[in-house]
Amino acid sequence: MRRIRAEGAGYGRGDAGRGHRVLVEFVSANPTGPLHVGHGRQAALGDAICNLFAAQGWDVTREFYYNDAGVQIATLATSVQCRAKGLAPGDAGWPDAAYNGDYIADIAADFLAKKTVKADDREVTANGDADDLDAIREFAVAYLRHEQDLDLQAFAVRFDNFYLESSLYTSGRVEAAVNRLVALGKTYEQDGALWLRTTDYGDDKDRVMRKSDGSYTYFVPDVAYHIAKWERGFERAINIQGTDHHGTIARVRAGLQAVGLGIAEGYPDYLLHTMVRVMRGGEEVKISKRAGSYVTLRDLIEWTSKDAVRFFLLSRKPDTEYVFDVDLALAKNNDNPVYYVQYAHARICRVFEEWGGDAATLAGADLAPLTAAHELALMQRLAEYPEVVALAAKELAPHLVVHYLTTLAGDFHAWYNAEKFLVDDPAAKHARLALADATRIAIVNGLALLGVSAPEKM
RNA sequence: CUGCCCGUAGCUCAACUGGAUAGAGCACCAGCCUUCUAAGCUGGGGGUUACAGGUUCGAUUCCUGUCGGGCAGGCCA
Repeated sequence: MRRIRAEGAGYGRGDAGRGHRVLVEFVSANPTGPLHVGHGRQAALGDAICNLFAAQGWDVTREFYYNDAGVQIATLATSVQCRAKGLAPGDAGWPDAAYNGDYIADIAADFLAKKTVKADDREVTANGDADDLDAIREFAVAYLRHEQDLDLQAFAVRFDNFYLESSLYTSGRVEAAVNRLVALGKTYEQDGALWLRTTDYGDDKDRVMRKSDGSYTYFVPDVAYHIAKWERGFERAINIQGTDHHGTIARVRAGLQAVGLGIAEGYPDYLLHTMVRVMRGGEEVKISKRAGSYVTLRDLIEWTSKDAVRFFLLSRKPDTEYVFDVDLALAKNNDNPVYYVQYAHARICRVFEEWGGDAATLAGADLAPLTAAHELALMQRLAEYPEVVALAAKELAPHLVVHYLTTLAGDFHAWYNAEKFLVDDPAAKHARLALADATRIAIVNGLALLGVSAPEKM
C-alpha cells in the first residue's frame, strides 16, 4: 500500500518494454464512410493495447493506414459524382456498385458549394465542377477523413500518424519490393500474371502479385508497408483487424520472409476481433454501407457515452462475437458494468470530500488496524494489479483489465458496506482512508488504460 | 468440401495458459438505508464446461473424432 500511494499514477507500470519500439496499427478504415461499430471495437482495443504497452515502458506509435487510391475510392468518387449530377439511388443511370448512403449526397452538396474541408492529415477546397472526377475524389476523401476524425475524437482516440497506401507507390516502395522478390527468385510468371511462391512459407497456395492487367493485388502494397514498418525501426508491429481478414496473414508474413531482410518470423503480430452486431428493440440492425443503413460509432456514443461504449466493447475477449444491445446500453442502470467501477471511485471521492483532509498526509499512516477480512482481501487484490497489467499487455488482452476492475470494485463495495471509514478512532480512520486512497489510485490507473473516465461524482 | 476461430449456469461472459470445491453480472427467491452516495451489500437456488474417446498424478485448458455456430477460401479489399 505504501508503494501504491507513493507511485500514484505510476502504480502498475513496468519496464519490460524499455528501449523497445512498437507500432500498433488499428482502425485503418478506408475513407468511404463514417466509422461503424466494428471500427469502434477496433479503436477501443487498439487504444487500450497502446496504453498497456506504454505502461510496460514501450515506445508506442499509433498508426492509421488507409487506402486512398483503390477500387473502393473510385466507387466513392463516382457515387458522389452521380449525386452531384442530381441522381439518386434507384434512378436510371445510378451505378449498381455505388454507395447509397445519404452521406454521399451531403458530400456532393458541399462539393458543389465549393466548401473547404480540413482533416487530420490534409485540407482540400472543392472546385464545384461535377465533371472533374479527380477533384471530386480528393474532396470526398478529405471530407470522409474529416468525418472519421470527428468519430475518433468523440471516442477520444488519437493517432500519431496516418499512413497512405498511395505513398507506397509514389515512394517506389511497392516497385522495390516486387523487384527484390523477382531478383531473389521467389516469383514466377503464369497466365500473364506474376506469382509469389507463398507456399514456400506455409501458405496453402501461391498468390498473384501482379495481375495480367499490370496492376498489383492488394497484398503487395501491404507487404511493402510492413517492410517499411520494419525499416522504420519497429522491432514489433501489432495489427488489429477483423477476423474476416485472417486470410491475409499467411501471405503478408510469407512476403516478409521471402524478401530476405532479416525480418523476424511471425512479424507482424495480429490481433483479430469478431464483428459486432447491433440489437435494438429486440431486432438486429443490419449494417450495410452500400444500402446506407447503419449504426455509426458516433451514433452509439451519442446515445450512450464514450465510457460505456469503450467499457462494453473491451469487456469481452476479442475473438468472441459481441452483440451490442442498444437498449441495454441506453438503460443507464446497473446492467451497465462501467457504472459499477466508476461508482466505487465516486464513493471514495465522496468519503475524502466528507473527511476534508489531504490524502498526502496519510503517507505515514499506521496500517496495523487493517485486519478485517474485507480489508485483507482488498489489499491482496490491489497487490495483483501490476501483474494483471503485465499479463494483459503480453496477451494483448485488455478484457483482463476490465474483469480485474470489476472484481476490485466488488471487493471495495463489500468493504464499504461492512465498515464505516470516518470513525472517531484516528488510527482506524487513517488506516482505512489510506486503503481507500490506494483503491482509488488503482481504479483511476486501470480505467485510464481503458480510456474510461473516473468521475468524482455520479 | 478445405482452413482458422468459437462452444462454460435460463441469458451475457470469466477462469492468472495443466492444478485444490469452475467464478461474476443479469434474471429468480429472501434480507439490509435515522450511519461516508442503495448506480451498493448479504444469503439462496441454478453446472456431466456441446458430445465421445485419448494423454496426464491431475483437463474448461493439450490431442483425435462427431455435432453446432462464426469467418475465410478472387488476377476484390
